[in-house]
Amino acid sequence: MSKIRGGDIRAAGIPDGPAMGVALSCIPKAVKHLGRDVALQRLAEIAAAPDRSLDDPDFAPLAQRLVEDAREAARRFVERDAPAPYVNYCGDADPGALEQMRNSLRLPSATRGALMPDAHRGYGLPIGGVLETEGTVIPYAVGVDIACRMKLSVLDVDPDGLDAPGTREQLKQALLKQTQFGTGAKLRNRADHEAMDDDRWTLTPLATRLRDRAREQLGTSGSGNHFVEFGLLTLPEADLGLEAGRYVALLSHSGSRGAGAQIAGHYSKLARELRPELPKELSYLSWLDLDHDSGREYLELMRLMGEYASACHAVIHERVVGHLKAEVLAGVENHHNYAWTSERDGREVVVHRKGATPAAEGELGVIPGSMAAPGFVVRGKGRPESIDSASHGAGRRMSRKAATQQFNWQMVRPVLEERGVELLSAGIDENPFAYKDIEAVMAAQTDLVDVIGRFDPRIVRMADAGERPED
DNA sequence: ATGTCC
Repeated sequence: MSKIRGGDIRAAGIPDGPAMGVALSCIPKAVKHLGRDVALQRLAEIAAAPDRSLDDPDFAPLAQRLVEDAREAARRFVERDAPAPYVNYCGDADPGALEQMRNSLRLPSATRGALMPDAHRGYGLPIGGVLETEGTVIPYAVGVDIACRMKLSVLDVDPDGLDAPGTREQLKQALLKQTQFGTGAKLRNRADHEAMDDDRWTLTPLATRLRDRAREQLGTSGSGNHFVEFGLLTLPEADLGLEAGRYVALLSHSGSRGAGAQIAGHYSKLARELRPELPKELSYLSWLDLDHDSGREYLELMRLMGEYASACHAVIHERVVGHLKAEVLAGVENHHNYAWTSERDGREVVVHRKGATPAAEGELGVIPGSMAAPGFVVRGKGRPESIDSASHGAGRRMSRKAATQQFNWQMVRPVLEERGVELLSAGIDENPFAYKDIEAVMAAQTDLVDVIGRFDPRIVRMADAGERPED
């Protein structure tokens, strides 16, 4: 009796690829159990109708694999007759951002989209892009910094202290001593947080590997447009459980650090590998199916990164506020790079917001301006056309490269002085001229959010990019 | 965004 070889399995109708490996691993036991000829006959039956053999004592793993592969193949990209609809809230959107938004709506699983007023070009979906899909999640529609988010804490510090040398020095020292910036930043004296005990850190080998570095980076801010700053919060009317008035507030902007970047990179690469047939302009919009391990894993790890990024902000605020021995009177926080899931008519709906603030009716959020322009505390109006969303900031007016070429600190310093902003450190590519006019962006979204407070930055720390504001 | 290609 000759052995069953790859050629026999292929002849039985099992395609080359992962299913072949699964078949080979089932063969020895099956031959022992059924004999060579019957085993081969069963292989042919399973290849023809795998869904009837999902509980087969010998070939269940193969049958399951074939069913999954068939489902996967059925979902291959097919150009649809017309793209899904979207609403554009960005009057001055660059052509690149519009093209990316339109491309995302060509995906088979896309149901609708919205482009926020601060939109600009990104990878895959534009920054400021909102995309709703059914049954899929798109790593590049969440973004590279998974769960990048805002956190505002209102403090019981006298607002006049922002202009009093003594208090001002204390605030400055709190930022200098209790925050850490830079791509590889680790906290000097390590923090801990219950987010580090989450079971999902062992969900995959990748997550398991990332846990230690994530622990070291807990409570750090990273680089780019991330910041920790003190400013003056003005509430024209009582809200957030506070009286109308002026307050000192701490505002931070950062995400899930190296861990999130690795997870984003891993799953966007995997998604692209799974969709080799996509036209190249859609490659960075490759999706993962939610009824496959890949999509489920990505969602779980994205949510873990949400908890982790939230924990980073919590540690930052705890340390800075603790340094001042101050009390937190109120707070607002929100993700702006994230995918939110819900159920609709029995189908799993995913709203991706990539640089967009969730703005369901009554939902609070923070929309920052720039180091020298105000940010706003907002309450969502829940406009369906915007998919319950708003902008996540002013949006870049120019690329980092262009900003570095066009500006130096001599040009920027007068604006900082005029606005009463003390900048501890930052890269010149983050200067206020590199951003759109936040007032214009807010004016473009009066339908989407109510402004309940204004935050004027006064002491700002960002990642040092080598050059200094004094230079 | 990230020690910036596992």
